[in-house]
Amino acid sequence: MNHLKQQVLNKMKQNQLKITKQREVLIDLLIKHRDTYLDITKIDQLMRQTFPSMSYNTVYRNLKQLEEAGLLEQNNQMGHAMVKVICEFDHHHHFICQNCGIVTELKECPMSIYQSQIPGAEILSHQFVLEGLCQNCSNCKSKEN
Amino acid sequence: MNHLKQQVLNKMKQNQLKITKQREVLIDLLIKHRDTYLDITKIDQLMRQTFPSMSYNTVYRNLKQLEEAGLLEQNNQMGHAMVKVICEFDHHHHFICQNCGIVTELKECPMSIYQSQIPGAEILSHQFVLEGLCQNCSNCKSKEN
DNA sequence: CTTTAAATGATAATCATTACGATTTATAAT
DNA sequence: ATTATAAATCGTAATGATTATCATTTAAAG
Repeated sequence: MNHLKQQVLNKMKQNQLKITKQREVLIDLLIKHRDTYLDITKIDQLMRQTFPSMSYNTVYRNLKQLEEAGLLEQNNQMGHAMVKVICEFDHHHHFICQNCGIVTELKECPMSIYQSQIPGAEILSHQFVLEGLCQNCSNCKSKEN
Repeated sequence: MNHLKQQVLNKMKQNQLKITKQREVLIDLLIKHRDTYLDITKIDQLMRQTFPSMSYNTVYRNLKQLEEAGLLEQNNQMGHAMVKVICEFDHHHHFICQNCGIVTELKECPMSIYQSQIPGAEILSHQFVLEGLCQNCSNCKSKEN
């Protein structure tokens, strides 16, 4: 079994989350698409290929629980769609292609320059996202014209 | 009249947007709360104090048009609520207090260190948001315990 | 194998958002 | 000031996303 999947299943057990068939398919699906953010409705749709009569709640409930267990990241880029993606286990930032949705991880974190600007405040989290066109899509777009 | 409001009204005219009573109240409201992100449903609710029988579409349509005219910023921090705020006319980043929603502008932009990590990609936009507790709320929280 | 807490399914309710045609209104031209 | 007209609003309903509830099923521990 995939190493990432094993990590996820372990974390689920640590959080008293049972490994159900639905959840396993969900995890597989999230891992399969771990390099892009997925719309929740898209996830629901994909799940239904395996569980055609799945309850609406199931995806929402499980995504919420996985997120509470620290296994998912949320993001609302790319239009207004609400999307999620599996969590990587260390700190990083993303470049997201607006055309194909592929995610590139970035290496440096720009936090250090900011604390001094907001003295007394507790920084609990931060989100840093670059958007644009990846090399591939950038090339395609320029050929179109 | 407020200088910012004048700027907004001018930009609206440049975009062939008519100045209606509803829009003026909306603008006033956005300017009044320009230091926090507002949930759209909250905006709708506030508008209804002045226009109790306003059509549901009105807020959505106008926010969308103002956004297209470059007058609003969007953000989806703070839970899953969709929130908007009036645009400032120069580039900056934000620290948002998770407790009271107040926004502090940050001065430096960390973009320069990234282009080299994604060669060939076109960076079209970026979003950088810090979240946490402002000095005020941080103090209150520690008194609670 | 049994027990039990947790997850799912089925259904309906709620909330957010969009669609659409009739009416009203802001603006520009007369 | 009056009129013409394009745009905005209203009223209403439809759609889509999300949540609630409870009976049934199932994973996991003993």
